[in-house]
Amino acid sequence: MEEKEFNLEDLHVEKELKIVYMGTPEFSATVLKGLLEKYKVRAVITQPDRVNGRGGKVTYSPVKQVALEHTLLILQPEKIRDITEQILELEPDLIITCAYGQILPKGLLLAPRLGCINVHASLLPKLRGGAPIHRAIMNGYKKTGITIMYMNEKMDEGDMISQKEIEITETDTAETLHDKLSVLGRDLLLETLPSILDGTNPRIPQNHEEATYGYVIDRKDEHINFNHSKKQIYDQVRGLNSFPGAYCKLDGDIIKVWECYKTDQMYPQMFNGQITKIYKDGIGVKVDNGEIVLKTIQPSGKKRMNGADFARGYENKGTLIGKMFS
RNA sequence: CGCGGGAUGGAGCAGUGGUAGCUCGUCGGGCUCAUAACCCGAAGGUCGUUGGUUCAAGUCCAGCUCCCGCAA
Repeated sequence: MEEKEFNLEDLHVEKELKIVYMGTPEFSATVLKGLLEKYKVRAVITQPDRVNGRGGKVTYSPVKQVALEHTLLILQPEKIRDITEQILELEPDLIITCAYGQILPKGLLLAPRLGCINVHASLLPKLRGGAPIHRAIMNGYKKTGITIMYMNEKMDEGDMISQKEIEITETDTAETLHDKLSVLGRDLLLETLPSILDGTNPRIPQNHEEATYGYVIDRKDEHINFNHSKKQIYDQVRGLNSFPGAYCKLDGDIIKVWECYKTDQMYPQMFNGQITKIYKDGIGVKVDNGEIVLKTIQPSGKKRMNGADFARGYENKGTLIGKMFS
């Protein structure tokens, strides 16, 4: 009777699964590419095009570029709420978000038959928030990973579906870790999706007491404090490479630090932040428990250069040794 | 027209209108048990591009191209 009609409709829907994907940066673009190899995506939602002030150029988000290559429907609202109706009209069976940058309103969370899931780049409940990759390194973690989870109206607090770990090596940077995690995220999503589609997936609540946060990086997080330990500084520098970069100041000018390394040299007579010596490949700086050598640096307005090269050019003005970074 | 810095041998920089220089690197030679140390020597630049001012422009003026920091 009527029910039979419904079942047929449902079967039809199963075949023509309607997925709406939301994401913005490179990480998310990699995941989307993987998804598109096996599934059709009904619409892609990404942040609006931003004007790059310096050149006046408009840049498309990496996710938008992938969507364009696949000629998918693209929506770029300032606020996701503004197009809630429009999304509902697409009748999505499943909404997948991955580093989209906005929290979904309740009306959307409840709409899809299969729910709203998120691909998050940490081992939840650790590092909820917008910068889990950078923060994992900056916090000195030895491992991190990917979590696929249901979304709720709070930031990364929903029930978990699947999780996969990855080791953080001593030499990982935000960039290398990002690349590994984006591949892991893509693969885990593809592994997990079948169970979500047939409803056999687990649903594991997070232990909220163990939650930590990895908030979006702001300017203060980028400033190197030479009163910190050499490991903290080393982790900060690599955790911010290759974007947005850590920095310190010399003579009031901003100098970005892209690469550094640690030594055990002690300079009891010097202050933290004072330049100890010029190495063949960098500039030594005193910290409490040793020395940090600034290897690849970038004065503002200049290109990246080796610390020793910077010192060489500085010789026209005088010696760097004894000067203070702030 | 968002704010700002920059373009000089392979690298990083200096250079007040009058012979283009410094520290490195490179190549050759020397000294060393040895060296990333030291000594001697050499190569390598149409000073981003176009035009203008001038007896004379890396330097002053204007346009253009490219690179970068901040802010978004």
